[in-house]
Parts: sequence; structure tokens; C-alpha cells
Amino acid sequence: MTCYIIPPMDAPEETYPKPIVSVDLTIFGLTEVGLEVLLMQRGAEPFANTWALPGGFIHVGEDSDLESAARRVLYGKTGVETPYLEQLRTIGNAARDPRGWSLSIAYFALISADNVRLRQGTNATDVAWRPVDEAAALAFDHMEILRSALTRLRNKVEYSTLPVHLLPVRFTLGELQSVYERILGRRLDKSAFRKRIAEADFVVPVAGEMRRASNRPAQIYRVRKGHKTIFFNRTI
Amino acid sequence: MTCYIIPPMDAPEETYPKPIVSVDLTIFGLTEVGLEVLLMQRGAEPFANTWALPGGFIHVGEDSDLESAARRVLYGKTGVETPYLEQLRTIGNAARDPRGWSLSIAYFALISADNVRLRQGTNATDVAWRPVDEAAALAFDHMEILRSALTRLRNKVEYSTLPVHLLPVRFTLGELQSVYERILGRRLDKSAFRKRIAEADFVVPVAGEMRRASNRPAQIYRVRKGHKTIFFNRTI
DNA sequence: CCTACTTAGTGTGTTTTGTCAACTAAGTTC
DNA sequence: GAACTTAGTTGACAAAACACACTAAGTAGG
Repeated sequence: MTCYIIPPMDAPEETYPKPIVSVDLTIFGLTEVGLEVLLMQRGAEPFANTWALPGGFIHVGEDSDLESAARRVLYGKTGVETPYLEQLRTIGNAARDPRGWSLSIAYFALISADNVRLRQGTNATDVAWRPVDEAAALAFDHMEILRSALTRLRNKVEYSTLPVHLLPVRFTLGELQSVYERILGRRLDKSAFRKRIAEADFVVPVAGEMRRASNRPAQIYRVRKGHKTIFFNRTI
Repeated sequence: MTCYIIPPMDAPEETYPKPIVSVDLTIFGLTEVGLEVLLMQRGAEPFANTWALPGGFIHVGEDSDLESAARRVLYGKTGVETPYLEQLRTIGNAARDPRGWSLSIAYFALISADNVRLRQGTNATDVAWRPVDEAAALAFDHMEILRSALTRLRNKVEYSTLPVHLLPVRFTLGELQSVYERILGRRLDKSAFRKRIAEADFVVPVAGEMRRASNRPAQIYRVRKGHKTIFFNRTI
């Protein structure tokens, strides 16, 4: 067991113990059901057997920075490599963890759900997708974090190209519009939608590739290389 | 000196030392010079005598949560009570502090500069306003934090009522427009500006009170009670 | 007291943008 | 080959943004 001593510095500061620090992730995916979040059943106290957001401690000496700690937690516990990861907020207070003053740096991730193979090579007791609106009674203050993440996601979806990260690498404009509609919970005008997407100029048609169904085939698109999330100046 | 032992939990997790955790503030104010940021000269190593953002450690057992730690740092080091405080981002890596793996939760604050009395009852070596564009060579990675704060501020100013927090409680619409213009660095159309402000409906005229000068007097306004920052759906 | 000047505050015509719905296109199914 | 479905485009009308000019109400200076 490690005994860690805070180095002396400003006279009165060195006498305070350090808070517990963890990194927690809200991982969103879009399945047939709709928008879902990846949850884990905790194996240890506190909150043993309760569902929680995937999370872990920082490995001082191994993790070079916060984001790589988040990526390690994500990969180590779910086998998922995430194409989109963004810092959400940091929550810290004396009450959120029965073990004492605790700090959680919350991240939110978007993944293409069909890249995920749950319960393969993970050390989690149980890992599962849950519809965002059905998650309840999570460990710690993870419900509050989840609500923050949902708010942030819905806000950004209104104004940005963020939702492409929920799709596979190849998709049609109809599928892209459907992603926006399912997250926002309302229908969008096809003509206006396509105008916005064209102006943002972040997707390119894949020459010759079409999605075939029992109707007119649709052009397949992919995200332009080096794409950074673009923000519209109007709602989508 | 305190020796703090991490409580046992998940088997492999307990062996890692905790990172250093601090709270740092970027405090903006608007003076005759323009947009300025409050800096302190550090009294102790590392980076003794170097200018830095005001900051400090969390007082586990005294601070109830992160935001109150931020308010304590702000008040204790500058004597300023801030009307607007917002969490910016959390930076953590092995290189930013020579003492080891360190974490900084950065906040950004807006204050009405005329409420500030610098160097009165503070324990800081030196405290001063510095123009945001002239700050350079700050301690740690505080320049990066300052740049993040500036980006966030300018983005929000484009789309929100945030700048009122930089003004005294009573102000004219001309003064409010001037705040927007000075932060954004461009002129705004008076007619369009007033339409946006009127639609947002967050300021109310103070009956009978006018700002007198060598021209037509201007109506004085104040912020509507209980105002939360309003976001426009177009640029200001 | 009259004119010039300055900033407050409003109005207006043009241009741009959003909205809605219809239309053509190109496949499948029966 | 007719009916159906979704893809993709077009255009008319309404609404909002923009630029700029106008009126209002004070002070300053002769």
C-alpha cells in the first residue's frame, strides 16, 4: 500500500489531504432502439452491483495526461476505441463518495454502435447498452453526469456536425438526417437539412457507391479527412 | 505534515499515488484600457516571482465543493466577490508541474472592474490587471488556460448576454453595446443590437434615471432580477 | 438665443435566408 | 407495367437580417 506525501510548498497548503480523483465516461451509441448509453455493473464497494458509468482512477506514472486516462478506462473496460471524446465537466464535493472528498472528471464519447463488441475481453462484471431515458438509480452522482452529457449532446446536435460520429464510416444523407431526428426527437425539413450539410462541406460522396433498397438507391457518403466538428450559425 | 493513504478498493487501483489538485481562475474585467485579466506574482517555488493566474489547493474538510473552493481562492487572494463564475476545463498531465502529476480545474470569472480594490487585505505578493493580449510567460501552463478562457469568452459574447457581468449594476444601452464591441473588436449595428437586446428581454429601464452628458441623455438600465445567461440563435 | 455638434433612439427599403410543398428520379414489389 | 417508396431538386412566398438614413434631445460656444 502506498503512502503519498504532498511536497511542502505554500506554508498552510501542505496540511490538506488530497481528494480522491477519478475519470468517468458517458459513452453514447445509436442502436435500433435509439440513443443508448454504455453502463457497467460495479464489482466492488461502494455501490457494489449497482449500475454506473464506466470509470477509473488516474494511473500516475503511466497515464501521460487526462485524456489518455479516459481512453485507457474506455478501452480497458469495454474494448471500445472511441472516435470522439470530449471533456464534459468536473464534479467535486465531500458528499458524492462515501470514502471522502472526491473529484470526478467526466468525459463524453460518441461511438458507432456497430463497432462495439460488448463483454469480450473485459474485466467488468457486466456491460450493457441502456436507453438514455430508462437509465435510473446509477451509482454515485452518475445520473447527474449522464443528464449533463445528454444536455450537452442535444445542444451540440442542434448546431453542429457532431452526430456523424454515431454512424459507421459510410452512410447516406437520409441516414444522417435520421440520426439528427432521433436524437432531437423531431422531424427536419429534407431540403433545408441538405443545404446545411452541403454548406458545411464536411462529407464527400463515395464515387459509385450506392445504398440499395426497394426504392431509388441513395448516394453513399463519408466524412472528409481531417474533419473537425463544424458549428452552424443556425439550428440544423 | 500529513500522510494520506488511499482506501483499498478495486485490487490494482489502490497502488497509485494521487495527483496534485489545484483550482485556477481566469478573472476578466473591463477597464479604460480594455479587456484585462487579473494576475498574481507567485511568492513560492515553483515559478517564484513569475506571474500566474490566481489559484490554490482544495481544502478537504473545509470546502464543500469545487465551486466554493474557487470562490474561496478568489476572495482570499484578491478580496473580490464575483458575480459570474463558470467552470472552464480541467487540465491534467505529468509535465505541467515540476512537483509531479498535476491536475488543475480552471474556472473563468467576469467581474465589474470598478468593484475591485486591488492590494487591499490580500496576502498575494502582487496583484494586477493586465491587458489580455499582453500577458505572456505565465507560470505552469497558465497561458494555455488563459487562451482557452479568452476563446470561450469571445465565443459566448457572440451569442449571449454574458457581457452584462462586466458592467456595473446600472448602465446604458450604448455602454452595453460598447462592451460587446470592445471584446469582439468590431463595430455593431446599433439598430440590430437594440433589437436583440429587446428580444432577449433581460434588461429593464430604471424609471426616470438617465445618463447625462453633452448630448441627448440616455436611459439607464439594470439586469432583470434572476437573470440567467440567455443565448441568441444568431450572432449579436 | 441660435447654431453646431454629439450621442440616443427609431424607421425603412433592399437583400438574404428560411419554410413549405410540390415535383422529378430511380429503384423494388406484386 | 402499375403502384409504391425513398432520393434528390426546385421554386414561390414569408420572415428576418442588414445597411443606412432619419428624428430627438441634450450641451457647448459664440
